[in-house]
Order: sequence, then C-alpha cells, then structure tokens
Amino acid sequence: MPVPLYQAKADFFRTLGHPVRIRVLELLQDGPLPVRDLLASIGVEASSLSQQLAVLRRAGIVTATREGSTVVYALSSADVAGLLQAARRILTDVLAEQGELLAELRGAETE
Amino acid sequence: MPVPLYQAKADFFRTLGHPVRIRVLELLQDGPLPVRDLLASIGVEASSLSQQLAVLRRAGIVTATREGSTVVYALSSADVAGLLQAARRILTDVLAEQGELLAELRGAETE
DNA sequence: CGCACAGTTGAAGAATTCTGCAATTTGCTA
DNA sequence: TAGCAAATTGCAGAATTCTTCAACTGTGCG
Repeated sequence: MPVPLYQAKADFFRTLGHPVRIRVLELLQDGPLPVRDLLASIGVEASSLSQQLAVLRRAGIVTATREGSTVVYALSSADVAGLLQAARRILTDVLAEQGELLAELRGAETE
Repeated sequence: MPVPLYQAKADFFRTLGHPVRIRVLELLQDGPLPVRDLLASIGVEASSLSQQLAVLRRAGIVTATREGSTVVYALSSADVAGLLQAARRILTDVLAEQGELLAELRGAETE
C-alpha cells in the first residue's frame, strides 16, 4: 500500500514551505556548502538551522556528508533549480496581479 | 516593508502542501472546472473542499467565477503546470533513491 | 586525556493548520 | 415567495509544526 502520489507531492511541497528551508535550497543551488556558511548567510540559531536541515534531509532533498570537523550539504537533485524557477514565475504572476489590485484600490480611494 | 521574498516563497509552497489542494491543481491543469466536478473527482466533503479552495484563492493561485448557480475554478497562472512537472521530476529522483536504499537494506538483511 | 568547536538531537510549550458539523449565502425554479 | 441545490463560512477540538533551550556526539588539538 504505497502512499498515494498526491500525498507524496503534498508532503514534498510542505517540506519546502519554510523560509529557512527555502533559503538553504537557494544557497545550495550554486554548489555544496558547509553548515558554517549556511549559518553565516541565514543568520538563525545553529540548532534552528539544524532542525530545518534535518527536515530537508529526511525528505531526501539534500544530502549531508561529513568532512573532517564540518558537515557539507548539497542538493540531492539538480532539478531543484528548475523548481524554484517555476515557483518564481508563478509568484511573479500572482504578485503582479495583487499589485494591480492594490493600485485599483488606491485609485478608488480618492474617487 | 514588503514581506521578504523567501517568506513569500515559503508561503507559496506551503499553500501547495496539502493533498486536496494538489489534486485540485492537477485537475485544473486541463482547464477550468466547476466545483461540482472537483467534488466528484476528489471525493471529500463539500465543506472540506471549499476550505481548501479558499486557501488556493487567498494565495491567488486559482480564481473562482460564478456562472449561474455553479462556481467555476481556474488556474490563475498557466505556469502551474511547469511547477508541477518540476516537482514530479525531483520526486522521481528522490523516490528512486529511496527505492535503491530500500533495496540495499533488503539485500543486507539476508547477508 | 581533557577541552573546545561544529553540528545534531530531544523535548516542551506556543502557534498554526486540519477536519467535520452547523449555519448561511446565492441563484434557480415551481 | 417558498423550497431546493450549490458553495461557502464560522467554529471548536484534534493534530501538526515551530521555536527554543539544554544535553549530546564526533573531531581535532595541546
């Protein structure tokens, strides 16, 4: 009894639904990075970042490998970049529309 | 003071992170549909579906227009198809990897 | 060994999201 | 207008997810 596919997809998207996790994925698009660098770029508490990295790891979206005393993270699929790009496109559409709406509201206010 | 972009992205993905909402988006990829049809295909309670449609509406991912006594839903951006496709690709990678892991575990068990 | 640094894990309380029921709105038609 | 069907909304309790703090593991070094 496999998990229904739409459930797997929902879980997948839900995994992306957190600001720290998004930032991690965006940073990793340009290549693997040690936790230290992620930490410096994102600026949250170490344990907080670790929690979110664990979520991404469990979902299989990133991989972690120990190198000496540091741990290096990488995207496990190169397609992540495509996904983020697709999301960006939709978000652009949506935000543009909301911008128009906002403009209309502003205009109406002074009529 | 705009919402940080990564927060908007996270919210967006979180919006997709629900099995009913995913199914709705997949059904709408082939064109607009009245609630009645979504209801028949998805098979949840009407109020449940309505709740999830409201989430998608608020996020601006779908639009609803009343036509007589029914309400018709449509994707608000054609790029949604691209997004779902990108997600499918990653999910394929991830699930394949998990499958391999599973196979290894099965193999190891009998050694 | 003993200590410091890098990261992770566990757990509890706070905050958010889900689910299902009851009540409501809107439009159609007898 | 009364009655019915299509959807939506409001809400309360249940279930998840977040955040934070403290404790723990693994590595390198004096």
